[in-house]
Amino acid sequence: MFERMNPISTSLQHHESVSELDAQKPTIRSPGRKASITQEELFDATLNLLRSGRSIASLSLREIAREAGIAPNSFYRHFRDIDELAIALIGRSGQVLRQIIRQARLEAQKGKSVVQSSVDIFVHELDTDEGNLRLLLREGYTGSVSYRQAVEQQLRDFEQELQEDIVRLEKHHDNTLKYPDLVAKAITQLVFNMGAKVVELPPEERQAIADQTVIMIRILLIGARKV
Amino acid sequence: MFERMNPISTSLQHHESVSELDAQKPTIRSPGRKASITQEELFDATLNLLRSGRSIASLSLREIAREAGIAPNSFYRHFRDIDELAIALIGRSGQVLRQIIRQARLEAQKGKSVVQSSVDIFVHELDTDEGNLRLLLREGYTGSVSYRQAVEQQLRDFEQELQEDIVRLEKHHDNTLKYPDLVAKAITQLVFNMGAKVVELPPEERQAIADQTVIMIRILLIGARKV
DNA sequence: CACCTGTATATACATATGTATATATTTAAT
DNA sequence: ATTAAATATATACATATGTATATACAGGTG
Repeated sequence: MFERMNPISTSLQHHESVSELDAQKPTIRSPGRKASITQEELFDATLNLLRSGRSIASLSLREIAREAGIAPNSFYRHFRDIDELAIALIGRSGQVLRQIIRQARLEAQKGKSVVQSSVDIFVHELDTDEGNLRLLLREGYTGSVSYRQAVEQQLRDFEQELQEDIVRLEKHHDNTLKYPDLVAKAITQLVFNMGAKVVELPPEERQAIADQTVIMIRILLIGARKV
Repeated sequence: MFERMNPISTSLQHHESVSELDAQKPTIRSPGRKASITQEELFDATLNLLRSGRSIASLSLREIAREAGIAPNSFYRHFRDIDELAIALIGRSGQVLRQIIRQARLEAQKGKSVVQSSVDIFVHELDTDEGNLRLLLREGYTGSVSYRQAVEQQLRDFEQELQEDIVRLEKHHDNTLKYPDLVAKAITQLVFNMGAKVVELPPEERQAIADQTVIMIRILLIGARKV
């Protein structure tokens, strides 16, 4: 009845069972009619609502259903809970963001430094972001225990990829870096914090914040070489 | 009726009109009876509810009143809104935290470095923290526009004090530090992120995270000297 | 075709919420 | 003690919510 806010969720942690961005399963259910609404549409509706600056905890099932254009009860055909939807959505958002960063790395080798261009692309992608970053940031601090665990998992994945990247790059320039794990962790925190600030800002003010973050990261890297 | 989630609040930014921690004004109202419930009790009730991991957006007026042991309507004698309460609370929390850090600096000069002992005390204070840090962290990313502005103001104040500290310390050791503003900003972000993680953790796991943060800060400082 | 089955909707109910209004209670000044 | 003001509560209402139950719909199978 009113248990939406209960941190102890029943939804059991099926995090990342899908193999990264295959996402929407073909929805094979032999008999019966094809669902006229898909999980993806529910995701979109939810992200839509979150875009105006609200947290998942403040969304109601009826509201999401309304936004998605379905009857409240239809929600249950897809998720047991808002909690269940939220956790699935967090997983999806993490995948999307890592995909963005991978793209950033690929496009990095033209003029600008890797750091510079990664941050730039990250910021640029926020324009087209449907709220994924916001979701990760918000629910990492706000949500129920299970939300937070889900977000932490995504951040760990992000850190992991970043660390491998840093180590490879430094080796390539014949530098050695102490505490690569901590450096990756710190950079992740700084970048996500920046992202959080930047999504709420008008595009013309974004670059300034991004540049600040680039400098912070540079300072970190220099420090980690000399420490 | 249902407008709690509307980001555009009417409450108009009276941030920090009080002179830092004088807080409970003597409540001078000539005739009539003394309030049998104080704002402070409403603050406490709210922090109590937030302690279990929820965001302000998920609290209802009736819930806060229930927790405080008053009738729902009595709430209005103290605040127009939950928004108004929240913003006042955010201001108070910022003050409390800066107070903690000042205390930390005073007790710093025994053995351990300033960084080390500041972080340690910060972490230690989280035990007795009534949810102030959590509030600042959560609502900095979650809340309405006005919450976020209120939180940002608190973080700016924090950064400011930190920057002055850093500059003074470095001068004292005959170092020069570039980008002191960015360093202060980065440290603030790292420390608050750590705080957020640590409050949700059992005390025995806290020290490890705190130590990591100390190293991150050291790396930053070293980098900022050499950059 | 009819039939079954999975899905979407409609209706309904108990319970929650914000708040308007009326009433009671407490205190300070007279 | 009387009074008046400030505060607290009680009651009530319109509206929100989650969800149980019943019903209508669509599309593949026989």
